Amino acid sequence: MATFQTLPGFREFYPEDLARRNHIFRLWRQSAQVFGFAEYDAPILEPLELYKAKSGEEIEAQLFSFVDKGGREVALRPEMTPTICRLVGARANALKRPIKWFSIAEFYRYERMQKGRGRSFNQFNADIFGEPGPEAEIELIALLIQCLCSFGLTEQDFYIRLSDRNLWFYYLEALGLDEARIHGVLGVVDRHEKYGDEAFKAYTEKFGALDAALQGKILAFLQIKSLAGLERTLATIGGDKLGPRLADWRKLLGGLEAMGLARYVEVDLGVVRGLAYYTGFVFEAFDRKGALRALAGGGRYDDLVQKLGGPALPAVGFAIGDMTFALLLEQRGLLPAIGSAPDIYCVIGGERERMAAFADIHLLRTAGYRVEYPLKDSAFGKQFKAAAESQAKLALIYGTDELAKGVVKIRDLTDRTEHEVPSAQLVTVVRDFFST
RNA sequence: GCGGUCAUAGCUCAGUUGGUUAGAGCACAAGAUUGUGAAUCUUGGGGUCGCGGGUUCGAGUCCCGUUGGCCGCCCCA
Repeated sequence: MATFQTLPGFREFYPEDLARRNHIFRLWRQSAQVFGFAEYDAPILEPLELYKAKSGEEIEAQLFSFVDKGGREVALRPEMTPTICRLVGARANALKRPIKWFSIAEFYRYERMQKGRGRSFNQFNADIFGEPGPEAEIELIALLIQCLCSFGLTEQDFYIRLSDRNLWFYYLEALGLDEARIHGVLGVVDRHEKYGDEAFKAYTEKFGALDAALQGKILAFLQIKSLAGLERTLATIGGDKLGPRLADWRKLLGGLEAMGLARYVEVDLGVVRGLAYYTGFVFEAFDRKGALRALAGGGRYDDLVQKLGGPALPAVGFAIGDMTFALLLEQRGLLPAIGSAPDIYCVIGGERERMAAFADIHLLRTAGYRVEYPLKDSAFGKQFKAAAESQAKLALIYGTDELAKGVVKIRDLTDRTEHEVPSAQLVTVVRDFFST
């Protein structure tokens, strides 16, 4: 029957699907506004260069890209970060600090689809620009937690793993590794959770085998799960960068603790995140059961605004994807059936009665009530059934008798009581009903 | 990009060793029912059996290809 089908990985939103999506967007938006973030939006289509400049050519494989009629190489946006960096960079000197912005938008990646991942998806993005210290991380991680908790999720359902690319860098530097080798080790760390010690293979092929003692230290570092553990390990190392960095950690975790959010956050240096532009703290949210892919991810990217042609401007941000998030809510039974019930359903006897009803329907709708009525004449019994099914609170009955008496019969569909009201007082009576 | 698996009505599924005009439940619509509620009964609309080719007297069923879904890998986060 359907000759045309949706492109692979793309979704269609029938009314009940869109109601669910709107519910999610509404709570995300509410959380961001409570935190004082301002909403922005930007083009879906961007110059291909914007993404090449950021992550190198290999990301092209994942882009929906093409040449437009003007010969420009363009791409559907695969993420928001480069775009917002351009927006903020262009007006950085005029914007009041701190710059706290958020968006809810659709993104496109040409990837193999899997559970929780499609070729088009929505993300909530929140970013803070202009704040180099961990105060920005506190604010963002708090927002992330609020975005998840506003749906009824708790620390039983999800947690945030907090890590730090700087700390890794300083630590490995203090252990005597050069920059290329440090990046190699970070690659190992990224894969270690999944592959175990197999993950060292790639490093060994490139740089030769790691010294056994060194490898032991790296693995031990990976196991650290607390600030106290970090402090213990690093106290023996020294180095002039590690001390201040630990102070940042204390400030960040102390701030979250003071907000009452410490129970959501775990130190976990196994997170390094692949995206090339992260420079400091990085964090990811996961469901506790570990059944789903990451719910959200983010981190600091202090160099990106400048790399994209703006001024030097520190930045932190995170994104929540809608697909995995919706799966989690569904699994926890936290997606309420979102009704779209009318306030009032009109039961109409015939054509003359219909005209009388139309006048009231218009008045009531103007007054802000959602009013439904059958488009075609049908039996009263059927109309009452329809009224009940619609889950309206009130039925207004327009029959021959009522019309003759100049009244409307109001039926409370909840307790099945009814009474007559003079037409002229209808709006007032309805208003009284709904205001109590 | 690789591998596994699946595809019959809007949804969930049945369909015999290959055999007449492909069925059921749910949903939708009409009627019983033009003055009162989630019920019941009756009836109806809805299918290129994902698509294309092959084998056969005959294919929803067997074979090949293809498209799409799901799962895993790769990749990515």
